[in-house]
Amino acid sequence: MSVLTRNEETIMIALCHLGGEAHGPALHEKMTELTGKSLVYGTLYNSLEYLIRKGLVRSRKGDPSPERGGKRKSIYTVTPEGREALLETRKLQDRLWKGMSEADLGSGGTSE
Amino acid sequence: MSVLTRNEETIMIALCHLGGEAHGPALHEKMTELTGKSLVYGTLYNSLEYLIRKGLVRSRKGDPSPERGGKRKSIYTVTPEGREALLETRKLQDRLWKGMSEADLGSGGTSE
DNA sequence: TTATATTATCGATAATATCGATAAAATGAG
DNA sequence: CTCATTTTATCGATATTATCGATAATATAA
Repeated sequence: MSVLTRNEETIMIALCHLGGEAHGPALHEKMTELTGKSLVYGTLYNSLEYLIRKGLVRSRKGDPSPERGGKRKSIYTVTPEGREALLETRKLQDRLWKGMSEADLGSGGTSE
Repeated sequence: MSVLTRNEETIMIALCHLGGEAHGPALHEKMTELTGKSLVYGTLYNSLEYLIRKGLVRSRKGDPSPERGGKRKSIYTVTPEGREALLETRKLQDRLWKGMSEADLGSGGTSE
């Protein structure tokens, strides 16, 4: 299995926070909420493509919004492989940061 | 400031673990130890170039190994900006993973 | 001098990320 | 029905990062 890139990680986690599945705009909103930064849509859908190609996300067609109009939704779902990749990513992060103390980051850095 | 990519993160943390500075081979060894995966040298030096360009790492010339022979070392050092970027990366990770439970990763991970 | 160990760099290519623009479908207004 | 508008998704070009394999540079030992 493989470790996720930062972007992939963000997308996958946002999806998990949304119960494991969502369509583009909902995902976009959640990501913005989590990161404080609004991603361009093209980027998001592009990245989703990579994730699908790797089997970490699956997409299926859903119904359109009942409210106004709009194209049929694509619903993106985290696959078991996706969860596994997230877990592996988490493990790497833990290993990396283990033993990193304030002191390691403190000398010179923090002047907020 | 900016959030680091996964690779940048790994390099920077390895450098920190080495006391904030090291030359290529030492860094390479530490990264291998941390990640369990041996990176090709070209990749490492290439990534270091990106980091230097962004001001997160500085390089200076050191002395050659006293043991056998070898080219003069380049010593790579984490800059204050580098530490700040690491801190920011850490903060993002914390925000992302906050609230992610075993359940979020567990349902379907092993059984399905 | 030459051989060899150590370290660093180059050059090509693949994979990801980013942006701006545009297309596709669904509904409501007229 | 036809069209304008809203919502959603996709395209195409480019920049940035990552990866690999090969090669260069430099120091010491033989």
